[in-house]
Amino acid sequence: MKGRIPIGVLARESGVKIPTIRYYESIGLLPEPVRSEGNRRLYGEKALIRLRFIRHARELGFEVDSIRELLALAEQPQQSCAKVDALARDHLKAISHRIERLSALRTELEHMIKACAKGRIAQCHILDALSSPASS
Amino acid sequence: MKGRIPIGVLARESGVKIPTIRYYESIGLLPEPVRSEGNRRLYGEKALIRLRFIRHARELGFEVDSIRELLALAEQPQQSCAKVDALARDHLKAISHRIERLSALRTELEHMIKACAKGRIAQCHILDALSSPASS
DNA sequence: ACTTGCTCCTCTAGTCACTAGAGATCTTAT
DNA sequence: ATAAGATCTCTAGTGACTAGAGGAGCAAGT
Repeated sequence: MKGRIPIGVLARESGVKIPTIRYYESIGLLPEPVRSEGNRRLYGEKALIRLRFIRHARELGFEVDSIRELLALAEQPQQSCAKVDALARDHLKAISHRIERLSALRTELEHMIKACAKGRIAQCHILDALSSPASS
Repeated sequence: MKGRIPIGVLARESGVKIPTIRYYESIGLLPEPVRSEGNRRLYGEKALIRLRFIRHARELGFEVDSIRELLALAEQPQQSCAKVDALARDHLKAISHRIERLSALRTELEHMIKACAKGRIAQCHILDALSSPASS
């Protein structure tokens, strides 16, 4: 584990843009790395793992604060898993719900396309596909 | 279709906050409603349907511009079939891709929860679970 | 009619999570 | 030694809200 990775490589390897990496550092989500003689950031493998985790978690819909919590918990392996589990379950539920509604929308779009193929404009129900009351 | 719904009721029924409704109006996502004698906004059922759709679509991660297009699709007055078809196909593709990615991420979360069920965070491999390379 | 209290008005400014640009400095390759 | 490219800091802009100030409208009780 040598700590020689410059920010550009880290960005490429992690899929997180350079300014975003610096932004994550500024909000304390990523620890400040060591600097070279010429003041450049130099990262190690750990930062790469962490960044990839952050990126995936963001894509999962975790907010930065949740990610902070997960990272903190991940660094204290002696603790109980209950908190992480609860967090993960919450997001799993939300994501499943999202998939359901997206599927409904997809169905409507497929209907429209099918109708078009037959030369007529479909009665459009895409609004209905997502217009159930506010309960959420 | 009576047009007597004040903004507060609309907010409650749609699950969209009052300032957000006004914001949507300001960016042209929601049409300007009629006003009362005293300059208050008064909405009809159509606005409610539209707002609910917008809310769901936002929750699903659609950007405002995409929503604008979807709404235009829904209201396709007498557009050519080809245009509607193309738009619908574009969105269908985007939505399918989204569903795929969400499903993959759901799987990851399920793994995380399963790992957690068996013990400590040390065995959760949270970081590993979400740290695959940047394929995107 | 008056007051209390709620809703609504506009407008400005703040938030979150980035993202882009300017201008300077460092590093590497020739 | 020099040119090309990567990186530095700093400021400002973006999208999509969100909160607050200060004021006007309206419904109900006295």
